[in-house]
Amino acid sequence: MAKEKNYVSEAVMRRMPKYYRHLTDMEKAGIERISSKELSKRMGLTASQIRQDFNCFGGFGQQGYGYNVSELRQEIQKILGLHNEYHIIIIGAGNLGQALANYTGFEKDGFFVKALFDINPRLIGMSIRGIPIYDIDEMESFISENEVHIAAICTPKEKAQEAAEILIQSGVKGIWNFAAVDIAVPNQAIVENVHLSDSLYTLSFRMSDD
Amino acid sequence: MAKEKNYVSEAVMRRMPKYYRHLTDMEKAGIERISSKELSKRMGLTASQIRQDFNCFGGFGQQGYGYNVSELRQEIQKILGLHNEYHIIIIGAGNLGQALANYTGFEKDGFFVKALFDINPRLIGMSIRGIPIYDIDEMESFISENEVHIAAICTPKEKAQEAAEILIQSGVKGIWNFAAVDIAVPNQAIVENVHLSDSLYTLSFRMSDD
DNA sequence: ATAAATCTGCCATATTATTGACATGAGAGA
DNA sequence: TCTCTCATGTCAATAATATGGCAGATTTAT
Repeated sequence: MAKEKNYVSEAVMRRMPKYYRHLTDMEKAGIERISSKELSKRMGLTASQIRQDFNCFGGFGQQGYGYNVSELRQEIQKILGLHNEYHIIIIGAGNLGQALANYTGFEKDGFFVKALFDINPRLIGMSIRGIPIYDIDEMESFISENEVHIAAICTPKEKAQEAAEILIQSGVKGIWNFAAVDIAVPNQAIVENVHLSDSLYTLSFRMSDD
Repeated sequence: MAKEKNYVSEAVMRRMPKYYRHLTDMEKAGIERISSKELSKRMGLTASQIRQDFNCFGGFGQQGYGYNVSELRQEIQKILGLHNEYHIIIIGAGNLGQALANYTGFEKDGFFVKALFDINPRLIGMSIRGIPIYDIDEMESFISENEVHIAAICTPKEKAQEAAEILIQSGVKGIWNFAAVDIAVPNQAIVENVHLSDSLYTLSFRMSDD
């Protein structure tokens, strides 16, 4: 039923995770069906937009009925690629790196942290939830010997670009960047930035904006 | 020179922190002036867009010269409200809450963490970098006795909405939400979401999208 | 069984954002 | 001083995104 995925606009893509999140919650709450109108109230979007968003991937709904929650959730799960299993390594075992490694919430969606890497000799050899912290020098060989899909960069910003280059050269396709810099990468790789400072600045802006 | 700030589009607002970040880096690197063209190369935007963005706030540049880096940085700093000092409390002293408390990088922009709150008796009474962890029951009285501008919600998602309501009722204006839910708040309050799962899903989507 | 109400998928329209073009003014060099 | 070059601010054109409306399919009520 679903059309071949060709082009999906940036705007639509950014909303898909949100749909997935809400649908997962609804399914857990035992809700079986939902109309675009109800969903729009719940999510603060227009019903029209929701219908159009889903239509990028082919129609999942039924006239007069609406959408089946768990079916729709499954479709979006597939669209997001969450039916796959991803292996993650974390570069930088500082505050943030450790917090990510400790967090188990992503495992239900198939994301598993396999190792951390750091330069600090006091951290190397330790482990978090059984996940080992290795010397950063071992990163390349680890990647070549283990399947690594995603690397989370949690280094100071000065080291982030260099780390990314090594990672991509070693064959890692996805970079989840937490360092406060915009990383430049070749086309085959994909960077998703989480700029905490940007979001804090935005908050500040909106708080002072009136 | 700068026009009165009236309406700034979402899109422009989201780019401002990025400008600030790059300008700060440039200033630190000793760069004195920059043209929109050069900046566009550096940031991956078009020169036209950059000029138009800055013009939302009044012209900061000079024909034939370009923009003075440190002057422009200062203007954007003011626009973002980063000339103020903000007091932050963190709700939930788990992995992420602790990581935020340990991170000192926001202090240079005037953001100071004053306290953490948790329900876990093993954490209550401890401190992080000298920042105390209190019982969540003391949150309201703490807010009334201390000036608190921003609360970072780092609780499990089930508790996030409730926490937000208490916070806003107590007079906190800004919510920096790290829980994986969309928090509903009255108009006077401002919520900035950091949905790590959304960003990871987006990465997954783009990695499987070809 | 039939009528009324519901709700999707799609298309046409409206709104918003980005890009391109250019007149004008400042700086640099001779 | 004069001319050439550079680069802004602004406006118009284009592109992207969101909204509104409706035909037709499906469910629900009678």
